[in-house]
Amino acid sequence: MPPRTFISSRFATPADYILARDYCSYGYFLLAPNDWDPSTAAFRRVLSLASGAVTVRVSQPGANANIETGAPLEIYAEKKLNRDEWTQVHASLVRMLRLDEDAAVIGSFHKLDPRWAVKSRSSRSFNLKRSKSGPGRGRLMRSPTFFEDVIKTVTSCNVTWPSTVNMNRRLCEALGERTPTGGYAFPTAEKLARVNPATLRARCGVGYRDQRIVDLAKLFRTPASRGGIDPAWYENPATPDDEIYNALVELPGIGPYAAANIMQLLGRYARLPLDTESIRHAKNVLGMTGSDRDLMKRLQAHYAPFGPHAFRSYWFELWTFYESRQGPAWTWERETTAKAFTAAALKKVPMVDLS
DNA sequence: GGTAGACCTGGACGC
DNA sequence: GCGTCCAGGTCTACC
Repeated sequence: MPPRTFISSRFATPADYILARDYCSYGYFLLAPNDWDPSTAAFRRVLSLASGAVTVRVSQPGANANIETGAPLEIYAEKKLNRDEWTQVHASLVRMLRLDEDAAVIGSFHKLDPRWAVKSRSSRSFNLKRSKSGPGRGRLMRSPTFFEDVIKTVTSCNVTWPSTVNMNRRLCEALGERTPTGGYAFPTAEKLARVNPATLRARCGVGYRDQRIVDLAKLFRTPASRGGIDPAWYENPATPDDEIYNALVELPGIGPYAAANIMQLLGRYARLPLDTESIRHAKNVLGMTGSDRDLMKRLQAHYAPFGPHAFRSYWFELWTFYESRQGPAWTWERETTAKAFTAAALKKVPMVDLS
């Protein structure tokens, strides 16, 4: 029997918003404590509020594939929340779903790269007719906090995707606050800063990342005046890109790839987090040849015309390729899909024609 | 500034 | 079922 729930007032969404498409737009939607249910096109997750952890379920009744967009979200919580708590839930969802991203900025992206605008030719060529692709994709899912985005990025470095899935599940189960109905939150910086690295390694399978994760958590608990991390400085649009990048690569466990990835999670899309997947994409999809170093340079040049939207152009190409192999992302199951994204599986994919 | 090797986990493969 | 190989980005030592 499902737990008793309370419905909130509905949350408005931007006119172009489709939950199934825009929530399932980045791999983190498959990582705990995020829990997407393809059968109902809704997701559950435990949010850490000031008063404690609470499970919410988010759906978008009325949104129709390729037809109706911008329907309001319906939010259910497992317990009754007061106004302040609902405000915190709303703020978390706005960040996760990028509901506050300026439509004009997304419009400027579509002007630079019309492939992702309404009824684009490329959308059809990728056989997305059955997907909830809808008019103009541009928003990318992320975490409710900057801290979670940073730790998730560290767990995705130098590891295959199934291991990243396991690490995040075990982090939540071992160290996340538990709700009365058995859900787990993502561990807070306070919690991770107090964990012994050896314990983290043994219980969560994070390997050599143990010390780096604990050090990062401690930095999030340290005031900026004493050399700690100030999330507001990173989230501030007025902070220059170069300053953020230079600060990120100084952090433990954060190199060029992780820094560029965290920057796109901050809504700064000019830099490309290039990795071995990028090399595969360059060869299999873009038809490029040459050494890995050459391909990295050619990829940078290839996406340079998209300027401040370079990552979006790159990512939607990559994501659409994945959907061409596995079906629309909103149909993916977390556990069964994970193995489809191993390097071995993707290497078996033949050359793809993007024209 | 560039490069080689270590770091750790889990999937793939051979026996 | 077991052992071995390999993929993956960051860090450090070294040239």
